Order: sequence, then C-alpha cells, then structure tokens
Amino acid sequence: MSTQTRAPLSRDRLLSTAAALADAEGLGAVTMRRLAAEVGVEAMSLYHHLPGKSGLLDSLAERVIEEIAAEVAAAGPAPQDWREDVRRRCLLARSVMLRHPWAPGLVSSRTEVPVAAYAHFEALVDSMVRGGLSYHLAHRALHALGSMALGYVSEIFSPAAAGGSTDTEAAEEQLAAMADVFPQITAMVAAELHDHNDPVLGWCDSQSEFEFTLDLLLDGLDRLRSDA
Amino acid sequence: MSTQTRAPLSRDRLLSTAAALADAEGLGAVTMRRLAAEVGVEAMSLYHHLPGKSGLLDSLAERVIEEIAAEVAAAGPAPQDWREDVRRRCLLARSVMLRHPWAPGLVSSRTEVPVAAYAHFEALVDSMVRGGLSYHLAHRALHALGSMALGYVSEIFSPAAAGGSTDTEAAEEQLAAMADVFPQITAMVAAELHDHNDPVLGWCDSQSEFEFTLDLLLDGLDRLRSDA
DNA sequence: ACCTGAACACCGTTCAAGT
DNA sequence: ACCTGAACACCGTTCAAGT
Repeated sequence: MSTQTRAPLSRDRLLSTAAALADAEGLGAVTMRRLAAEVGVEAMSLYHHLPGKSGLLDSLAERVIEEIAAEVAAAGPAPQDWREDVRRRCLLARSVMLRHPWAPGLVSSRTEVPVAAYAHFEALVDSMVRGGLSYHLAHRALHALGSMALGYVSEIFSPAAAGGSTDTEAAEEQLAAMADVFPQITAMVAAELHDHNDPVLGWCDSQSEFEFTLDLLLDGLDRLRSDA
Repeated sequence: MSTQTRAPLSRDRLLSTAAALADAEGLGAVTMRRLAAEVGVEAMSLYHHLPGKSGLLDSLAERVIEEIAAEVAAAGPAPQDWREDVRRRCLLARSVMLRHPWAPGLVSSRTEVPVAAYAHFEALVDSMVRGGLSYHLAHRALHALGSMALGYVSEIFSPAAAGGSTDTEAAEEQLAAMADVFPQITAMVAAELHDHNDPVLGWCDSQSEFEFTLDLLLDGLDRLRSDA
C-alpha cells in the first residue's frame, strides 16, 4: 500500500505503524512478520530497530501513556481545583484508551510500569497534596483511580522492578534517584515507608488498597440510596 | 508425569489441567499441543472434547466465575446487611482472582461475558435493591464494582452479544427469556430501558458509568481530606 | 550499517486414516 | 467413538550471508 517505501525504517515509524495496525485489526494482528510486511521489509529487518516482540509491546505501552501526556498538555493549563484537575486527567486518559481499545489490556499485561506513567503520577500526587490530601491518601487515590483508567495497577512501585533485591536499601536508592525529577512521588513513598516499615512485603499492600477502594465505593453508594 | 493415563479424556479433566497449567506457568503455557502432552495425548485429540483454542479459553473464563460462586456458597448464608453481603462477594471474587493471576486478563479479553456471571450479578442486584438502592443505582454499582474485581466490564448486557440486531425488540426478547431465572436483573434492565429509551446506543452508556464511578471516588477522597 | 534467505522450534487447525 | 500422522499456514528468532 505504502508508496512511501522510501521513508527510512526507524524505530518511531515502526511503532506508529504497529499502533495503527492494532487500531485497525487488533493487537493480535501485530506480529513481527505482519509489521514488517506493512512497512515493506522482511521480518528480520525489524531486529535492527527493535529488541524483539516483547520490546515492541513495551514500547507500544509507553507510547500510549505518552499520548495521554500530550492530550493533557493540549488541554491547556491545569485547573486550580484539585478535583477538577484529577477528574480531567482521568477523563483524558480514558479518551486515549478508547481510541486504542487494545491499550488497557496491553498495559496491564506488561510486568513493567511504563516510565512515562511516573510523570502522570507525579502530577496527580502534586495536585492532590496541594488540595489537602495526605500523602497516604494520595497514594490510595493513585491505586483507586489507576485501576479505573487502566483496569488494574497492581503494584505501582515495586522494589523488585528496580532490581532483584527486596530490601529497603534498594528502595532508598531508587528514592534518591527519583527525588529531583519526581519530588512529590518521592515524598509520598518516603512518607509511606516511614509509617509502616515492613521490609518483607512490597509497600503497596494491594489487599488494603482493594478494600479501601471497595469501601469508598460502598460508602458512596450508601449515601445515594433512595431511602437514606 | 501422570501415571493416571488410564483416566478417560474428558472436557472437565482438560479444563482442570489447563487451569493448573496456567496457575503454574502462566496462560501463555496453555497451548493445544502442551495441554495435550500434559494429559498424555496428541494435540488433535483435544478437538473431540473442545471446539478449539478459543472455546477452551471461553470455558476457562467460565470456570473461574464458577469457582467464585462455589466460594460464595462455601462462605455460608449471606449477611442480611446489603453492604456486608456485597463487600464479602467482592472480596471472595478477588481471592479467587488472586489464586489465578491470569484470570482477570482472560475474562476481560473475551468478548462474551461468562454466563455464570449473571447469577453473580443477580445476587448482587437483589442484595442492593433490598438494601434500598434503586435499580438505576444498582446498575451503576455493578459497573463500578465489576471494574474493580475484573479490571473492566465494558458492556455487561450488550444487545449485540445476543444476536446481530441492535434493535429494542431483540432486547425485549432477551429480557423475557431471563425473567424467570434472573428476576432482579430483568427488572433492572426493564427499568433502565423504560427511563431512557435510546435504541441506538447500547443501554450501558459506558462514558456515564465511568464518570459516575470517578465522581464516587473523588467524593470519597474529598471527604477524607485532612483539612476538611 | 542495514537488509535478507534459509532454517529452527514452535503455534492452531484440517483431513484422511487408523482402531 | 475416539485417537493419530502428516500436512498447511502461520508464529518469533538466530545466523551466516549479502550489499
């Protein structure tokens, strides 16, 4: 189809083509061989620009999150009210997911959290903390809202993701590296680590997060009962 | 491994083996060839008991929902308080999902909602309506809580799922067939159809559902603010 | 540096053939 | 009725070879 076979093969062009292919025919249609054909080349050529199928999918997940960031940037300055800001960000995230129905499944199937997501989290935490939420509450909000937009966000910052070791030292190091770029996230993690220093479990107790969100919903429903 | 090669190949045994295989090595390990090998037979023999790979996965999704039902049954009589009942059901659903980490992804990747899920929905709606929630609110609750337990429940009762036609007639027929088995769900759908008879869109306006859940969470977070 | 052909070890599935 | 071998059209990936 492409009369533009002249365009040089690049990582970025491959990712765009892969995303378009997934939009049109589903994520199942994105195979190395098919993607190569779509761009007028043999399957093996892709390995010069991508580290393999799994890396392709990781990059694709990253791309979706970046698309959300672009959407947020295009929406203009953030509302000063934290609720409005958070609400708008969630709705924009959803609108992107609707454009790419394969995206939620892809993101939640990957073990690694897309790095672009951290900027998104930082903005959310910043907004919420300025709005009067504690770091603890902001953390829970991240899980509650994240599970809405993505389907599931099991463990946002797993120590295991950074390296093999599960000890607190590794977590502290990770923290220091993030401090400059993501100050609010760092403060949040530090506050949580300080409160309950449980080195064995990951510091995201997903059972607690689940129950928190569940009770938030049940409280809300109770308040809306007709006979209340 | 199986010294029990004597056991006759049956649909049920295949599904059990497939579930165990997914538990042990992930859903990716569940291939027709591997499943066959696991049970001491050639891949092609599976087609005598299963309609193919896609059917296998559908049945596997069904099985997980049935496991939740069994868990609920084992937990004894339902609490009379609607909140306690709904809460317990959600937590039990989650505990099953934790046993089968592949399950949420599988269920949400299937286009069809497992039929066993309707009994689950019926019980939830019944509990909530008795608790004073309107059918409308119960419907929204189903979406909000469903997205928690499964990651996502896009369209619970799509008219398209029943057949090709999207008109209200087909929906009415579907309704009549369900009335005996699932009276509360039927009443809920009837109430919703009556309120806003929008025959073009599916009656689950997922954008509205999303915003409803989002606002429920934001309201709850606002109420928990430290400076409130 | 970038692309390729042939090859390897996998998929799901069909079909004619065995018992 | 149930199982199988060979075959087909696919996968992702490696590797030596081309330019």
